[in-house]
Amino acid sequence: MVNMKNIKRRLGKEQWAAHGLKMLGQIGVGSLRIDDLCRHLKVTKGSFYWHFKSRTEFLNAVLEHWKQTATFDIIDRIEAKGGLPQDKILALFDESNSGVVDFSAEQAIRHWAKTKKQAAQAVLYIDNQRMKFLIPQFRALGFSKSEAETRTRLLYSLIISEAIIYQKEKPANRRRRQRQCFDAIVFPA
Amino acid sequence: MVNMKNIKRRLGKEQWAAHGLKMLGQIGVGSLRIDDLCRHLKVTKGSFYWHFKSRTEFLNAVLEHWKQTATFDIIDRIEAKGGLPQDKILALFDESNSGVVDFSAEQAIRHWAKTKKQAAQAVLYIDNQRMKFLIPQFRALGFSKSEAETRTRLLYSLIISEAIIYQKEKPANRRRRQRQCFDAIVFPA
DNA sequence: ATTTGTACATACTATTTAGTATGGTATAAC
DNA sequence: GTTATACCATACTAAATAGTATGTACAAAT
Repeated sequence: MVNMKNIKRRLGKEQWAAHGLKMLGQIGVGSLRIDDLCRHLKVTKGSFYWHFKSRTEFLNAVLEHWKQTATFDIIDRIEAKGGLPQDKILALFDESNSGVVDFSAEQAIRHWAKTKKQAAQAVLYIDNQRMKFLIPQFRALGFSKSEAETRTRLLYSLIISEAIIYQKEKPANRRRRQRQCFDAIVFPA
Repeated sequence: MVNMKNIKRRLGKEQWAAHGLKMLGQIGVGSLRIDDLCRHLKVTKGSFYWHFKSRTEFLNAVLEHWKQTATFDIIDRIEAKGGLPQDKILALFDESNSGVVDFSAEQAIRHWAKTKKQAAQAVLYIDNQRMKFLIPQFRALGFSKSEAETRTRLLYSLIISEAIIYQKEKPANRRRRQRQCFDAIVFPA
């Protein structure tokens, strides 16, 4: 008889990092304990220290995983899809909000950046990458260089805030409110 | 002979909470250790556990201190000063940025809110209080109810983001950029 | 001056946690 | 099937940390 429960899926660095990022968003880097991770992944520290030589090395891997999944992958998807500038802007806005990508780590990582130099550099770099993607879209919509930078900043602030300001709205209301903010930035009267 | 160094200033709950809030903004609630606090305040745990019966009780005091200093006190100052609506809005914007009040804790507390119910309630309440202050200012500027809410949200997102998005700008550039964003929200073309 | 209550120090315990040492098990190559 | 390697378990150590028990210093009131 084939016992499904005996099919143990073994872990790789990738899965460790992904799960680390997920927990990071839930509890923060200061409270991210190795034992907890192991418990969630149903393994022991023997596994952890096989893949990573220290907690610090693991956290660096988590940081890299965040850079890839929360920025590079997203931009790649949007560019591959194509469309009008406003569509791309809206797509980025949506991705940050539709649960496809875990934006809950944004908060934790930005806080982490206050004490960890590598995290600070990563955040600075990622913010620049995202804005470098947005600015040309606004320029293509006819805004001047200065105006495009200002509206990029407004939109980016909105996106970051949506991931940080706690809400008790129903999803429908939330989307409607977001859309109004989006319009005010992208299509000023 | 009078020895200045023997003049020991004894601490009260207030000072403990204030210092706790300061450290909270620097390292986060998960890493806020009692021993570290004592070291910074040049006392020992005997003092800490005199004022607070547990770490949790202390953190609650820190939360209350944040609510008072980062919202109520600010709004009181602005209302006492008076002025036009746009002046009040700008004043709030400035307070959050001029180092008078420690906004570095914003990030830490919002992250804290993800795991601690009391922190989540406090953040929700404070966000509402701040927006309740802002919305009437926009209404006084002639915006419709819906428009006022949208622009309040945009401005508030901007303020929160400024406290969270790491910057490497010179203060002069920063102020100029902020002013452009402010104008785009408050005085749409 | 004695008392009283506030504020703090010192020394301890129990628990948690990062990291290590070592042995075991699954899986693919040969 | 034997072997090599990747992956994981178990059992430990050392350090950090929340909390306690108890004694002490100082200030104000009586």
